[in-house]
Amino acid sequence: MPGRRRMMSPGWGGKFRGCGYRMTVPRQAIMDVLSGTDKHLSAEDIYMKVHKMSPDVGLTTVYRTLELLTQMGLVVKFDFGDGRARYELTEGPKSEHHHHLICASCKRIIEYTDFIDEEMEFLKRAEKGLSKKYNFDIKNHIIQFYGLCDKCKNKK
Amino acid sequence: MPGRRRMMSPGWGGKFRGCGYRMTVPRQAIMDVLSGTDKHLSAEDIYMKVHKMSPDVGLTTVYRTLELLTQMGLVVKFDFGDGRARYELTEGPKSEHHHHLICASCKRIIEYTDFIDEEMEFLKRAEKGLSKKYNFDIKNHIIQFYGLCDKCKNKK
DNA sequence: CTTCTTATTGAAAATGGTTTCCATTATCAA
DNA sequence: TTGATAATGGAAACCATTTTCAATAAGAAG
Repeated sequence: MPGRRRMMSPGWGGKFRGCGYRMTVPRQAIMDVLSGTDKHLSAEDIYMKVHKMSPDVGLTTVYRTLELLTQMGLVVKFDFGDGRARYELTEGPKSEHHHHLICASCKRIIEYTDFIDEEMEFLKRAEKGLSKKYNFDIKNHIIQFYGLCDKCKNKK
Repeated sequence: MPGRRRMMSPGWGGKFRGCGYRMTVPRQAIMDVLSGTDKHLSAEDIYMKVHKMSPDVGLTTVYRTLELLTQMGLVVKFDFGDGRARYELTEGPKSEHHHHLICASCKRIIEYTDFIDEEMEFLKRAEKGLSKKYNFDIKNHIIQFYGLCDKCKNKK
């Protein structure tokens, strides 16, 4: 096959290199895990999943890579109040746009995808306006509702 | 002045007692600090301010009280990604409804109060719908935009 | 006002997610 | 292939937050 020079993963390598970073085995593995799930995973979750395919990747690297991805805007970091952060790929093919309801008492988390249309409309305008006014390059957003879930509000 | 029996602070005591908790000196001091600022404070910030008036209140109690207040829905707990949580009274007279822009690179935080009207409209509908659908008693919400601030987006 | 139950507190120690250090390794431009 | 240096992993350090526990104080009852 002449003329075909390593047309590998059209994937993430370019994204990394485009930002001045290198593509490495650990980073590829982490991207694979992130794009292979539709759940919000903790660093440890990701570490364990990565470990199955690439046992040499360390937890430290997972943390470093997640921080990098967050800065690049490819990943969103969530805090649900249980002491460990969760991470989600922004543009996952599987990941439907969603947000979270968090029970302030038992910390239960409900993912919802409702009202996204109305939300989109509001967000579009807000993002446009805010990025202009504050000269901010907005890449992601988080919306979280706090309250009491059905179980917690009916007890005590 | 007969007939007047200690008509003290019409304040927070009732709120606490109404939830089955006691009103104490530390709790009163913490409420005073929270209602006396319009900034988002860390636990340590609050501890130090409380300490000026009530030197006996310990940091542990500050944490405990903040957790309590968060569960009661009187306080919102924020995570701006710098490793320490911030707390804000929900219904402060001073506190204008606002949200935050967070620079994913330098962690700078911009508070904005724009687009609140449109937001309110969206939130009103979302909260009503979500609380019904998921049988959730929604007390607060958080909206955060992540991206790069003007300084960070123009450098490497 | 005194008593009693028990929620609350403070200090110190423990916890545990996340970061830092640093010597070694691997990426990729030349 | 080579070389500059970005990236890595393991151990140790960090440090905000939580837990433990004996002492204290709130508030209902008498």
